Amino acid sequence: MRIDLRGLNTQQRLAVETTEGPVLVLAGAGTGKTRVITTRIARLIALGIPPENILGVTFTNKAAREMLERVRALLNGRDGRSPRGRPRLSTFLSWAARTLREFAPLLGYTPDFVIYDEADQIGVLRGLLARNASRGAGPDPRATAAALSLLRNGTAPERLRGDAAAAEAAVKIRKAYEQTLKARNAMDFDDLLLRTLQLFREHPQALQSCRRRHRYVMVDEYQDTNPIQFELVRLLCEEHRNLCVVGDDDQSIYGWRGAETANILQFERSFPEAKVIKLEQNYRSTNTILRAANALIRHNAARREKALWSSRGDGPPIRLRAFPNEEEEAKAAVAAIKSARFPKKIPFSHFAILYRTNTQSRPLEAALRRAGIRYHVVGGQSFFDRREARDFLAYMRIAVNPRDDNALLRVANTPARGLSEKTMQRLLAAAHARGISVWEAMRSEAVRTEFPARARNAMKGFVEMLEQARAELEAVRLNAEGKGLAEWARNWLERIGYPAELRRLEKNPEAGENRARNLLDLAEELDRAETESRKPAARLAEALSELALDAERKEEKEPAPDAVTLITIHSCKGLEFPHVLIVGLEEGLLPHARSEAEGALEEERRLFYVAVTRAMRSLRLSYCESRRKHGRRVPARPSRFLAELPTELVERVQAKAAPAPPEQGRAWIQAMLAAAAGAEEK
DNA sequence: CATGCAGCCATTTTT
DNA sequence: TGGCTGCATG
Repeated sequence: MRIDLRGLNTQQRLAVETTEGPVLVLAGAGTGKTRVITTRIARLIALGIPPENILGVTFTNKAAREMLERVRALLNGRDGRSPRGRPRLSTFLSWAARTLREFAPLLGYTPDFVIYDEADQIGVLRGLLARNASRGAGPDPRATAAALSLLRNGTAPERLRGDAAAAEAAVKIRKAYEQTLKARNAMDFDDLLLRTLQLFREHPQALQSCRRRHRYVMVDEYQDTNPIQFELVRLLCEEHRNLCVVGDDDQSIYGWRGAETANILQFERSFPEAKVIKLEQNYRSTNTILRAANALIRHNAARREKALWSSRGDGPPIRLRAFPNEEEEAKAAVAAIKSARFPKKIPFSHFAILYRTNTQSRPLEAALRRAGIRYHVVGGQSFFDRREARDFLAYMRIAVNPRDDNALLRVANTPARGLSEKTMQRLLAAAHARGISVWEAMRSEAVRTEFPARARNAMKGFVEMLEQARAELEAVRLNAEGKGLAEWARNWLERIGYPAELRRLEKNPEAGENRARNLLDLAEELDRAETESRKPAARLAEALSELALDAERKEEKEPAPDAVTLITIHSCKGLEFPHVLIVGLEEGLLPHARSEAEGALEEERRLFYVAVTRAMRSLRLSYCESRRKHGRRVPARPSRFLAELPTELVERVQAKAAPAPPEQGRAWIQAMLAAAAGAEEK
């Protein structure tokens, strides 16, 4: 079996064919990076490497799924013989979670540990801050969580930027936080990586086993890895040295999460024999777009020189417009999409509107809805921020582990069962005093006697309810396909009246139904998990971790047939669209006001660079002269980055424009100016 | 003890 | 703008 390499350029082919030893691929935007990675994996398999010995680390689960599909297609395209195993393609977090499930006991966890997402993490921090700090306005838990994360990932305390009170609090409660999670058999996202590193360092046999398993390792979006991730990869590949990393320092936009562009330099230090391959031929964009992107990014001092070029011709100029406010901006974006669409029959899915912050999607959504155009919003608050989703997960988690205080407190009185807020607070205090979990406190005779009869009864009822559910979970008999958890979960929740509670809480009956349906969908997800375990509780734990690490999966399931994409710049990395509109190019937004204080101006520029290089054929930029902030309308100024684009590539349009081709000339523009002035005065 | 309302506050980006 | 907290009421 052979893989066809004829469609690749010289550099790409070199990257694909260099299968042994360390390789660093510097892949500019749109240079066929994914193609290189997938072809490389397919070729390794074609050469006889067992697929399960290949590990590909991606940035998102979605990317992992897509790559697996493409590898499959490459292999099937040859002789129809599908290989026996399949390569392991996953994010760092999923890979770490899987590794840890196998070796958890070595670190003092049980294999059914739960994964805490950011909301859980903040819940724990709230509790600790409330007990620790002096009363009144303590440090912001969210800022503390961010500081704590940086701290745990190796940032020195004095290098923590931003909220000083939060940084201080993070240093202070770090230990208590780590102990709390450990006591609950829980790991947060940082733990997944840190504990895996600990495993590799302290348990050589575990490391050896992983090295044997992952004989060929590839890392995508390498510029966004943090030092811990790099160290994990280094340890994994230290012996066999078959490591290929692919990245672009110009697209590093996760510095705030601890990502280090320096890892690219570090790579050559740790693997001095590494081959470095540069991909500079762009297959995505017109030269107009690339020239603008090149000019922009050249303003950054810390970077490796690259120059993207393409053979796709110049295409139309970049269009830049100013609007009085974000409503007008949104209206014009919609108008631009409509007018471009009809004469040329361009589908809506060829358009994407990019913005810096999630809240910016609102006016755009409103305008699109009014125009009756389908759209889908990528990113934003995740499915698991919804009440019913969090409640569902909390119920599932206490079924696995009732000592999970956060989860237990969340649903103890949902639906109401006589465990009031006050009762739970008293229980929590009693638990802390004795160094036990709330669950254990509820079952403790000594604690119970401190409470009035009513509360005691309520506790008894809750304990019985949960114990019954856990007994039923143990008794679940998984069928041949490993299904059965969904039914158990549905029965349980139905019995305790949770779906009814959802319907009741919602004024609008339709919304209530929606939530109830979401709940059922979630229960179904439990049976879809790809896990090996046959024991119901273990399987549930694994399914929960898949859900926790892959929040976007649910959303993708409903494929929007032909819709405009609304997306933050951060989440558009790796994507491309024929027609891109970037809105809100204003000082304070891009670059974001907070980034400047943190000395992250270059990262903001990279952000803009990433946005620009998503565009294949046309690019429209816009900004507003005023914008609503905290409910107040404030004046806005155009982003400084706009001045860094070569003027000859940009066509500046002064007024808001309605659908009409520009070649209708000056008179038309005058008319529009008048119309815009009129609209403004309303 | 649950519900409803009024005022308050916050807003960067995410696996 | 809206989501959430805290307080007063039924």
